[in-house]
Amino acid sequence: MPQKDNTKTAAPPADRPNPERGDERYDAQSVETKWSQRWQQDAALYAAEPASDPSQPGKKKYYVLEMLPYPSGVLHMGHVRNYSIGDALARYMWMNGYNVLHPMGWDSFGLPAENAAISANVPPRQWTLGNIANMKAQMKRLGFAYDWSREVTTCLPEYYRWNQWFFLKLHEQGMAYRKKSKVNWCPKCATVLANEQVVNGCCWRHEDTLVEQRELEQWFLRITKYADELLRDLEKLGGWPEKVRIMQRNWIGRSEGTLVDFKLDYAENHKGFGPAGSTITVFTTRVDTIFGATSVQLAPEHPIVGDLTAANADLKAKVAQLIAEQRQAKETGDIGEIEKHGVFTGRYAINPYNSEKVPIWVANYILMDYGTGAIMSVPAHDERDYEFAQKYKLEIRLVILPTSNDPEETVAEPPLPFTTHDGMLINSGRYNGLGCDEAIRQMSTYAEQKGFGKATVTYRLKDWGISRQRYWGTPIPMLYCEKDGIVPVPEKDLPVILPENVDITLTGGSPLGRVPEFVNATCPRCGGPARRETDTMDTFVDSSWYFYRYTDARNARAPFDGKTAQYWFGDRGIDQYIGGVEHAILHLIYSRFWTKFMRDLGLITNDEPVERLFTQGMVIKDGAKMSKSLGNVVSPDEMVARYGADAARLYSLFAAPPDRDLDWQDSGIEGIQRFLGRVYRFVLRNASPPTSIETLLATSPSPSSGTPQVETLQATSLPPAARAIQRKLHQTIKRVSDDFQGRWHFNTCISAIMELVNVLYAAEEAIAQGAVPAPFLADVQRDLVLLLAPFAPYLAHELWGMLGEKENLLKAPWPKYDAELAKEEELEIPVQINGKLRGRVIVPADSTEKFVIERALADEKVQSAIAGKQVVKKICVPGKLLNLVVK
RNA sequence: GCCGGGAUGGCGAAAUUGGCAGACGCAGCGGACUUAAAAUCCGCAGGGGCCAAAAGCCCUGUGGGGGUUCGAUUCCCCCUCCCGGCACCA
Repeated sequence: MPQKDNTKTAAPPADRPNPERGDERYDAQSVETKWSQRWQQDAALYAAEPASDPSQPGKKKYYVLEMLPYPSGVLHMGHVRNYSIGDALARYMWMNGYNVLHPMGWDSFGLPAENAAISANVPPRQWTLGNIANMKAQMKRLGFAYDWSREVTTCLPEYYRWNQWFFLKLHEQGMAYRKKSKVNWCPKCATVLANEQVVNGCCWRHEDTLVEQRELEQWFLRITKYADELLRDLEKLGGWPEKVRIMQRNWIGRSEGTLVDFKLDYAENHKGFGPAGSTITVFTTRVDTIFGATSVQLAPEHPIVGDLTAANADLKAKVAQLIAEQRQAKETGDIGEIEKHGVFTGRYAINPYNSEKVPIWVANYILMDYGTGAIMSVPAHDERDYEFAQKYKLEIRLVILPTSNDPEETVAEPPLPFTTHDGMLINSGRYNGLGCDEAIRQMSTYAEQKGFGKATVTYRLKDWGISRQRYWGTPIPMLYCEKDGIVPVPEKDLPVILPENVDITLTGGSPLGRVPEFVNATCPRCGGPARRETDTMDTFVDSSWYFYRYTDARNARAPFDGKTAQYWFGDRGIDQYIGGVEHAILHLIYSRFWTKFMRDLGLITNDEPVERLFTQGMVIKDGAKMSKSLGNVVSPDEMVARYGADAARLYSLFAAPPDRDLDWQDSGIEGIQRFLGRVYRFVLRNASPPTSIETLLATSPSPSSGTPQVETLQATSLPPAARAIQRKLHQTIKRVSDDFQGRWHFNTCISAIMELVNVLYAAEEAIAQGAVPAPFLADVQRDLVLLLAPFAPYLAHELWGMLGEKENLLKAPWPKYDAELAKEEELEIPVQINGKLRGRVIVPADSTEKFVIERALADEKVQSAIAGKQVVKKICVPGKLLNLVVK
């Protein structure tokens, strides 16, 4: 069917673009705003179907989630990249017939709102909600397909009341408790600082003021109860990047070892020790080296140090010095680099294995918050102990010799310190001759039998301190009654509303403490006066469970409905979670913990929140992370205004594989804009003319009977120009589909689509001559639009309409790959002589090895390359290459 | 120090299982269209050499050095540099 009249028509007016000449520009702005408005009118467009929709029994669910943003004011390119990945996946899954949940929300409590309140004098709530409105508009302009009916805003009472509810449950279960702990304290602000507010050991607002450590009563969540499960279940997370699993494993820091009690030596030290202070328990992973222990080392803050130094003012001063040093080093992050030193207390302890008397020291390299805060020092077999012993001329006693595989070889003394486990005990009494690991087992058992120690496991992971002396957060629902002590707020009284109009510019303690209406309450037990907790929760609480709320976001009676959550989470959690690797530890460990707690509470049945995790790379410019101070920030708004949302999104996917850092180049996005224009112009020129009476009569009456005809046409007798397009089309379908299933290298998906478009352009002359059947060409264009739809939705929707399609693009099925149609009929086989390319032969794709070799040997270039030599070996890789080895 | 990741043209990158290194795009160059420019379309293009030029041919090339292999960007060993995380963790 001749689809286009090629005879010259009257030239269009000069002021109108001429599509025949190819200068019709794609006006991304007007097309995108048109569709954006249309999508907003149809709010249900991207809504997931209900969890139990009887009309869709066989439909599989898919939960794709991007990490929710902090509403800082405007989106940055990292957001655009993150959401472009998730949105492409969501659209792809829709087109593959899944019931897709793709929600968005706001992690909207936190410090920047308070900073803004102080510097710009805007109430945090107003500032935050304003930012949300702005960023939501940006997201809509970018065309991300979120189900806004499930929007979650963590700073609103309808959300944070459930934080409070969970806190009560945690408290009920003994999982939330109060204890004294050290916090960062700025003496100038007279308030506590979050860790994030400590910059190089100084206050963020007073850069010359060192932050102090103060002891305060704080609320903690007992995450360590799950330490072992959090570690073990990492094995289940095969869909997570190995890197993240390793980071979590290190963070949890499980370490098997032995506790050993060293009794103080009373014979010489009899001054005033009670039973409580009569032993020092050390933790060691190498109890096999204990016969080489030549001192006991205490952390300067170890409780027993006070007793040991009580009688000696000079010693006390030295210890105080050590404490100060250690604290400062810790604050500035230099711990690990400070020079080791310590002081001898003048006291001794008894090694229970050999009853030997060893000196007790206090040293700055011993940390109070790991193990027991006390170690046995074995200089011969530990690097730090060795360094320390050399400095203070302590005895270095070798108790492990390296084992050799060769029994004949005489075992030489190893270079010190010798720290590996591949050894055999010497100078260790009855344990001589044992291997290290066996010795550890036997010696731990012995300690347990004799009652002076036992095998144990310690973790680096600490309980989660969630108290923040801040205003803009979830109030902790607790009361302090003089008579009844700590009393939880009854469930029926939730939410404890965060008051507004609180002056947070004043310094000194929690801002809520200065609001009498908030602080003064009634004890629910005795009815007497009570004081409210004035600290708020760490904002990581909000993000620990928000993705469950999306499944049932408007529920006013519970955080979410268990059955609904069960539908979306299944046994294995969110199908795909996408975000920055900077959350690899904190957010992702807290939410794993929260899931396990909710499971034990009976709310859900899955053990893990996230089945597959993807961490995208950073967006950088000129080799550095985008930042205001470097002046290399690229604003999404500006990109959208200049090139359009599709171009910005497509470029963020095209410039690099999504897991790698992306180096933003403005010239690169221009290329993408050109490509989109190329696609647009092709369809503009080649879409079948708008359906007229004539064409309706000419084509088959019903679309359902039309499709098979087209397929028959394709499979049998396409002319060569069309066949070339068909082949490229199916190769492209495969490349794009495979990547969605597998490695997500969308950059190469997009280049594949570009190649397809290049092939179409190359065929335009043939098309103009009618050498490509119109129904086939229409199909190709449909498929091209579908392939583009996950990446450039605006253009795809526009073209879909231009192709005469009325149905929602996302309901159209994803193009089907047909291996037969993708096959090449002829192949160009490179011919190597001794591994060097010397010629090429063109052969039918199904040629036998023999035939390829024959043709190669007949090739002129090959002949001249092997002239006078003997072919000793022929290596033929079918369809790939031929290598002739000659001598 | 330990654990990850990386290094390929002028630039962003590709090569999915050991098989033509540089797909796709940017910048560049040449041509067509235009009075001109923009836009658009077509083409060239790793580096070096032989040659007046072109065609053609040769050499060389994936951070550096070695190895395995008919064949290595890809696998193995050693080294350098860059990025990220953790770090007196006993």
